[in-house]
Amino acid sequence: MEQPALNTSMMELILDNGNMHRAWKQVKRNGGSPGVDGITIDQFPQLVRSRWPGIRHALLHGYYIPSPVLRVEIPKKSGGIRKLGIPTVLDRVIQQAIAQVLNPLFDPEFSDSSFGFRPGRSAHGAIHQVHSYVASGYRYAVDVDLEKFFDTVDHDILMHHVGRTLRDKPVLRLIGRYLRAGVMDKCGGVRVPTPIGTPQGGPLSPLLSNILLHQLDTELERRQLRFARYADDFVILTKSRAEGDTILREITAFLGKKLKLVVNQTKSTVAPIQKCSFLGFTFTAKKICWTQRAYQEFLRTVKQLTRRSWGVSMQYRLYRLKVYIQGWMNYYGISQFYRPVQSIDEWLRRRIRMCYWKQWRYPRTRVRKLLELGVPREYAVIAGSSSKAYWRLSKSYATNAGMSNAWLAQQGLVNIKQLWCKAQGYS
DNA sequence: GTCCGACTAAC
RNA sequence: AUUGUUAGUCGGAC
Ligand SMILES: Nc1ncnc2c1ncn2[C@H]1C[C@H](O)[C@@H](COP(=O)(O)OP(=O)(O)OP(=O)(O)O)O1
Ligand SMILES: [Mg+2]
Repeated sequence: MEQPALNTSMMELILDNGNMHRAWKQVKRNGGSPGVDGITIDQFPQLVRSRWPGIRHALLHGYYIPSPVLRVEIPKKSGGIRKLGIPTVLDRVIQQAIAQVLNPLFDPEFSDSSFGFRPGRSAHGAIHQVHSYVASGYRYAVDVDLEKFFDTVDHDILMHHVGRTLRDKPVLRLIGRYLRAGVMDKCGGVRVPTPIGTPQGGPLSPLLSNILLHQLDTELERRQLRFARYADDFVILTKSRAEGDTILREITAFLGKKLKLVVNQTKSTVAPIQKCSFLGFTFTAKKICWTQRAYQEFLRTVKQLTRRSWGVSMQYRLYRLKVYIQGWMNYYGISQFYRPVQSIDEWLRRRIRMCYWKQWRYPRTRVRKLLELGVPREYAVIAGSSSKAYWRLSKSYATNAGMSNAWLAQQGLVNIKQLWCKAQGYS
């Protein structure tokens, strides 16, 4: 069949060998688990090679039917459960290929105040924008979160807005089929239809969610409001509580009526910025601060990593502790406020010492255990002799793991009381 | 700048 | 077991 020379279809761009290869690389590097067909990433290249020409033909001629997504429930960080919808490895590759073509098409249209799921944009960007509004005198925050966001996306409304900039009918039809692919339980084995929602786990879902909530962004911009949005979580800055209350009421109505989305009444608030919590941070008039909640979670996992009953070597334990602190600080390090209650540095050192305390109390058996774990003999012996010697041991391990005083300082984990005094204007 | 791996965070 | 997008840090091959 001869195509008109000048315009190649969108579907051909998606199925382009280079694009498909890039999509497969991405799915492979994610290392995710299989969907309903049970085909793993390792098995996929072999199994798909013979079937690919047929699948490609089906996609080009509009008769490809995606597999339903696998329902897996995982705990949310905030408590409660998250219902994932895991597509087949094949469908993840195809959706990824679609997303790679559609992202550059839609992204330029999106709002400057939209920060979630977008290339070149981050949670930090959203935080800095909110902070700049706070600094310029907006002291009240309307914090809104949507209920079961991905699961409640209305197909018709979404497809209408997708179709306004994507004109290609075959691709639109394929996206529609992905939305209606249905879900299957692992044990049940029966397909349940999905008349609403986009799967939490589909590579295309984040982009689709942004296309839908772009309608919200334009409404907020039309009203000339100061806001930042990250996925379904957004903050609108106002100068008074009353103003915030009416905005929350009107935006709730807008979302319900125009987009058929429900705002989470319990999670959504209007409060002075010190009480608001957005992407793990809160704000004072001058500073960005990590939330109490995020900080407590940090302490909890450090406790976990330094608990005595963990059958791994000290090196590995400290390595894990180091990378965790490094990663955590990487995100939360933009906080300009350090919690005053306790020196994290001192506390950390105490936790590290705890790892060895028990070993010191039972020298004979522990020394042997230490040797088994690959600890050099001289250190193992020192560990069994005295608490003072033990200190040398833990210090040496800590420095071997890269957690020197200088490193801790670099992480912002020393002189915390001093910094706090500065923050309060006492020094 | 591309690609690979480990980890952290937000949703 | 746990999917996806995005950002970041570290290490490696060009
Ligand atoms: N781990 C994840 N994997 C895939 N998608 C996710 C993940 N976390 C969040 N999302 C997507 C799907 C969610 O609908 C959307 C908003 O997240 P979130 O507000 O935490 O949950 P939710 O809106 O589905 O339920 P809730 O009613 O508790 O707010 O972001
Ligand atoms: Mg939500």
